Amino acid sequence: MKEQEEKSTPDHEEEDEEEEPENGEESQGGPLLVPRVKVAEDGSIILDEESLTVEVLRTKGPCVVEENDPIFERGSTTTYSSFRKSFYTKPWSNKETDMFFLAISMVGTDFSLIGRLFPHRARAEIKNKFKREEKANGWRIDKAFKEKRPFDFEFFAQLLEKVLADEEKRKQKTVKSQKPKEKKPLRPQKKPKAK
Amino acid sequence: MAARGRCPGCGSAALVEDAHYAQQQLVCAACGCVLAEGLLTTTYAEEEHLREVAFSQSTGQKEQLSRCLQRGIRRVQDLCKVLQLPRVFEETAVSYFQRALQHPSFHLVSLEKKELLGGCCVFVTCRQHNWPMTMGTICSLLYAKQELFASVYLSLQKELGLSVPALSLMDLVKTHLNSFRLFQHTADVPAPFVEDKEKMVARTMQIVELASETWLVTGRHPVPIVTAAAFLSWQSLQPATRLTCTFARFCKLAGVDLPPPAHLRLKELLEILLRMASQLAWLRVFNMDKKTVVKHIGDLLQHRIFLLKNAFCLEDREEQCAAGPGEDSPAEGSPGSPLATGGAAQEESCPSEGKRQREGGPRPLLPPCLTNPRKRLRTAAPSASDSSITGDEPISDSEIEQYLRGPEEIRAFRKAKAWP
Amino acid sequence: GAMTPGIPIFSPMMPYGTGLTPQPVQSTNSLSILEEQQRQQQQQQQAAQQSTSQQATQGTSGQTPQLFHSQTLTTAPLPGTTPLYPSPMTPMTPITPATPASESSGIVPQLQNIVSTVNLGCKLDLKTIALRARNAEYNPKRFAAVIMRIREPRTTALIFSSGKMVCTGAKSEEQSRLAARKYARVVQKLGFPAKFLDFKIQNMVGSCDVKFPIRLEGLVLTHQQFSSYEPELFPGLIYRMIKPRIVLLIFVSGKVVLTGAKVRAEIYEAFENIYPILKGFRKTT
DNA sequence: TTGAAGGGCTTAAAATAGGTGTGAC
DNA sequence: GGTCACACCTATTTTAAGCCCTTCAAC
Repeated sequence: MKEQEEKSTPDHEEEDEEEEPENGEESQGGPLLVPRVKVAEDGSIILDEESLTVEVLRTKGPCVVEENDPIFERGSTTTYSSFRKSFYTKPWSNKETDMFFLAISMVGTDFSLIGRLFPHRARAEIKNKFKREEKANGWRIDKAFKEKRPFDFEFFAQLLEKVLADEEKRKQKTVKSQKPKEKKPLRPQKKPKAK
Repeated sequence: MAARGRCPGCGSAALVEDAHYAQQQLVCAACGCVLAEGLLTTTYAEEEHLREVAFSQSTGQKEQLSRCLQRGIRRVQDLCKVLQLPRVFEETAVSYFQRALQHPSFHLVSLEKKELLGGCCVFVTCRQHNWPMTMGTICSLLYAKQELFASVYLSLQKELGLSVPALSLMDLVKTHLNSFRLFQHTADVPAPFVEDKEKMVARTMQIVELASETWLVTGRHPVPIVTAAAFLSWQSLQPATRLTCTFARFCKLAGVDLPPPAHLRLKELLEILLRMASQLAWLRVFNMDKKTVVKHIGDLLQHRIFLLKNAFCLEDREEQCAAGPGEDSPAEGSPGSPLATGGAAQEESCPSEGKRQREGGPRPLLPPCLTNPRKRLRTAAPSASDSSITGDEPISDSEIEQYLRGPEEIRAFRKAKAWP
Repeated sequence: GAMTPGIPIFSPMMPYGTGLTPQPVQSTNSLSILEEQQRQQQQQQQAAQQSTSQQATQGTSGQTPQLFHSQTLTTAPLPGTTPLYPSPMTPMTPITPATPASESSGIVPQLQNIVSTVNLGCKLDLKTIALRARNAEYNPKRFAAVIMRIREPRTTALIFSSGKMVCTGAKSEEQSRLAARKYARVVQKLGFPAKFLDFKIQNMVGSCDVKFPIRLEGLVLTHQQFSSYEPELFPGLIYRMIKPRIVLLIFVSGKVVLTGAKVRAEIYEAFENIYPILKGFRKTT
C-alpha cells in the first residue's frame, strides 16, 4: 500500500559470511541466560511477574553477549528507522495570521469551516494554530472572538488571495534580486462560490 | 510487499525458494537468511491467500491451536532464524507469544497488531538476554511502522507485566561498530582511514561512558549516541589524517546511517570535552576549540574522573544550583505558597543560568534539557480570580449570549454549511 | 448588535433552578431531585477525598499550605509501592529512599488539566447546536460530537447527541464544574431542556519539578515492575504506581507528570510516594 | 554545506460514541 | 452465518523532552 521505505538496508553488512549459520549450540548450556521464563512447557503460570520474583536478567551476569562472539559478531542491522507520520506545516506569516484572526471573528471556533476559508490549510493546522495563539497571545483570540464580523466567504477569499499573492510576490522579489527570473502568477482564481 | 525480492539481512536480491517445513520458504542465497513466507515479505492480507496452501499440509497439528497462533509461532521462529539468535531465545519468544495471544488483551486486536506481536516477543527476549537489539532493527525486518510496533510493545509490556531491561549501550557499541566498514582496506576506504576494530571499540565505549556520566544519554535514542562516539573515537585515534573528515563523510564511507540526533550528540560531547580540557594546565595554552580538542581525547579520557570533578561543580554545589536553571515556576510553588514562588520575578534567579559559560567557571553538570533555555509557551499564570472559583458562581445571560448567533448569522451559516 | 437566538421558547429565566445555578446544598426550591443528586455527588467526592487524606479539602480551597505535612500520606511505609527494596540482588545500587518516610517534599504538584463528564439529561440535535452557537464545531463524518469552547474558564467540551458531555481543559475541580454549567446553559439557551446530572471528575493531570536531574536508567532497574523506560520511544520513564493507581511520567530534568487521578489527593499522594524514590537517583554516582 | 528555528509527532490518563474490524461461539 | 463483545479509528485536554521534517539564514 504505502511507500516502501526505499533504502531498505541498501548495502552495509554483507561482509560477515564467515559466521556459521548454525550457531549458539553451546550457548544453550548457559543456564544463566534464562533464569526463569521456563514457562511454556507446563503451560501454566509461567514466569509469575505478579510474584515479583521476576527480577531480571541484567543483574545476573552479563552472560550471553559476552563470550558468545560467533553469533554476536554478526551484529544486528541497527538500521536507523525514521519513517514516521508527520506532515509539514508551512509556517504562518504575520499577514496570514491576521487573516486567521479575521476568520475567527467571522465564524467563531469552527475550525473545519475556517479550514474552508484557507484552501491550503487542513483542519488540523487551523486547530493547532488556534491552540498556539491561545497560549502565546490569548488576548488576540479573545479580541477576535468578541469582534463579531459578518460572515462573507467571497470577501475573505479575495482578501486572502491578495495577501498570499503579495507575500509570494515579495518572496519572488527577494529571489529575483539575487537571480532575476520570470515571475509566475500565483493562486490563479479558484472557485469563488462559497458553496 | 515493500521490498519483496530483497534480503533484509544483507540486501542481496539473490533469493531462492526452498520447500522445507510445511510452507515454502524464501532463502537468501548470499547469506542464508530464511525469509519465511509472510514473515518478512508479505502483508497479512497476502497471507490470507497463502493460508490455504500452508494449512492444508498441517493436518496433524493440534487442532486446538488457532491459525493465528500457529502462524504467529512460525513468524517468531523465522524471525529468530533471520536474526541468528541462540536456540533458547526462540523457545522463550514463542512462549511469550503464546502467553500474549492467550491474554484477553490481545484476543481482539487487529491483525496488523497481531502481526507485530511476535516481533515484540522476540524483541523482549533479546532484551532480557542482554542481546543488543534495537527497535529500528526489528521494525525494518518486519517492515513495521515504528509507532505501531511501539504501541504493541508497550501494551505487551503493560498487560503481561513484563520487566524488560534497558538496551545496554556498551553492548550496542560492539554490535553497531560491526556494521562500520572501516576495519579493512576496500576500494572506498583510504588506508589512513582504516582502523583497528578493537582499539576503536574500546575507545568508543569510553566515550559512551563519558556521555552517560555527563547526562547526554538519558532519554535519548541510543544509536545516534554510539554513532557520534564512534566518530570521535575514530578521529582521535589518528587525528592528523582524520580531523578534516566530516561526520557525514565518515558515515558514508563507513557505510552506516547518520541519524539526525547524532549531530547533536556530537556537539554535546565536544562541549563536555572542551570543558574537561580547560582543566588541564598543559592544554589550556592551546586555546582549544571543538576541532583541536579531539586530538587530546585520549588524555582527557584517561583523567576523566578528575577532570569532570573540576570542570563542573558536582554534588554539593549542584544541588543548590540545580534549582536555579530550572527556570520559573510561576505556578510551581503552590497556589498560595508565599515561600516557594518567591515573588513574581523568579525568572533567572540563579546565576548559573543558560549558556553563560565564562571560561572554566564551574557550572553544575546537568542534562542539556535543563541547561538550554528552551523557551516554551506557558499558559498564562493563574490569576487570583481563577483560584477563588467555587464552581457555584451565577452565570449571566449576557455571558452566555456572546456564544450565540443571531437570526441573520444563522441564515448565513446555514447557507455556508449547505445545511437545509 | 444584540444577537438574539432565533429559537425563543426557553428564555432567560428558567435556567435558575435547573441545577445549573449555585444553590449548593440546602436548596429548597424546584428540581429537588437534581439538587439531591448533586448533593450526593459532593458527599461522595468528599468521602473519597477523606478516605485518602484530608489534604484534599485544604488544597481545593486554593490556599495550599506551604508545608503540606502529609503525615497520613507517607507515614505508612508506602503502602502499594512495596518495591522500595525490590530485589535483594540489585547490584550496587545503594539507592534507597533516603528520606524518613514521614518527611514532606515541600513541593505541591500543580493541576494542569481536569476532565469531567455530566449528563444533560436530554437528547440533543447537534446540527442545531452547531448552527446556532458560534463557539461550536460539528463534523459528523469526522467525529460524532459537537466541539464547543468557552473563554472563561478556558475549556473545551464534547457534546454528544445522547446528552452526555465531556468537559476538558480546566485547571481545578471548581473551574471544571463552572465551565460545565456554562456549556449546559448555552445548550439550554438553544432550546433544549438541559439538566445537570451526575457531574463527575474523571481524570486529573498534574505536574511538578523536583529540581534535580534523575538517572532514569537507575530507576528502571530497581523499580522494573512498575517502570517502562524506552528512550527509543519516549524520553520519559513511565511509572505505574499501584497505590494510588496513578501513572507518572518521570523525566531526566526532574520534571514529573502525574495522571489518572479521580481526586487531587491521589496526585499529591503519588508524588509524595515517588519523591523519596527519585531522591535516590539524583546523583551521578 | 552547515546550522538554527519552527511546527508537529511520540507517551500517560479519562470520559464520550458511531462505524467497523475481529474472532469465538 | 449471525450474535456477542470487545478492539479501535475519529475527537478533546494537558504537561513533560526528544525526534522528524522543512525552510531559511549565514558561510
